[in-house]
Amino acid sequence: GAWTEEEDLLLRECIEKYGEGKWHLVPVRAGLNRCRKSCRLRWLNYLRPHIKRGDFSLDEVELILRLHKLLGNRWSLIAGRLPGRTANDVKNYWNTHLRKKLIVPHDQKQESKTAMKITENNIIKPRPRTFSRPAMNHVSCWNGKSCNKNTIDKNEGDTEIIKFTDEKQKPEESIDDGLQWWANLLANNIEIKDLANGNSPTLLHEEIAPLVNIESNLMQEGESGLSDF
DNA sequence: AATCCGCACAACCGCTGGTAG
DNA sequence: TCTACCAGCGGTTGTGCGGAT
Repeated sequence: GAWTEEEDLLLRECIEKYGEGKWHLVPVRAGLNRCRKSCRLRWLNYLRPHIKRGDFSLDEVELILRLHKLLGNRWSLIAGRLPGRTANDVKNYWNTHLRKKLIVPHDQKQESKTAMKITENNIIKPRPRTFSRPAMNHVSCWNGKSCNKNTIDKNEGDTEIIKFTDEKQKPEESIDDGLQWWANLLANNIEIKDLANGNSPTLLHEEIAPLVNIESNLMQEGESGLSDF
C-alpha cells in the first residue's frame, strides 16, 4: 500500500543514521512493517535527496529517446544520464508519453519510416546488469578489447552487433575503454531521429561529447557510475 | 450527482547476477 | 564447485485523480 508520512520519516531517519545499503536490515532498523524491496524503492524513487519531480524538459525527453534507441529498456542506465530522475520515473514517462509515439498507425507506416527505425531489432544491450569488482577489471570486454572475439553478436530477437577493431589496447586503459565504449556506441548510432519533435535531425558528433563526458565523470567517480556500467 | 474512463504515478512481483560461505 | 542469500532491475499491477458523459 501507499507509504504514510510517518513511514517516510522513519525510513529517512534510518537511512540518515545508517546510510544506504543493507536493505534487508532497514525494515528492522527503521521499525517498519515493510519488506526491504519496498524500503529501497521508496528511498530511491521518492525520499532520496535531489530527486527531480515534475514534467520532463524537452532536453530530457530527447535524451531519453536517444538513449532508449541505444540501450533499449535499460531504465536505470538511462536514468543515470538524467540527474535527479529515477529509473521508475523514466520508465513511467516512457510508457505513458513516449511509447505511443512509436506506435504508428498502419496507413502512416510508409511515410514515417523514421519513427519505425526504433525497434527491438536494433537495440543494443551493452552489458550485464551489474559489475562486480573483478568483473570491472574486464569492463573493456564490452568494447571488444579483452574479449576473445571482437564482436558481440548475441542475438536477442534479431540483432545485437557491436564491432570494434582495436585489439591492441592495454588492460589498464579501462577508463578510456569506457569512454571508447560510449563513443563507439553513440557513433554507431549516429542516425538517431528526433521523435519528440516529430522531425528528424540526426545526432551530431557535437552531441556525443557531452554524453561521453558524463560517462567519463561517472567512471572517475568510481562505483556510483560504474555500478551501472 | 453519479458513473465511467483514461492517465500518471506509486508500488509490487518475479527474475537475474553477484558474492560469501 | 555448489548453494543460499542479497541487491538490483524491469515488467506489471494498483491506486488516485481529473475530465467526459
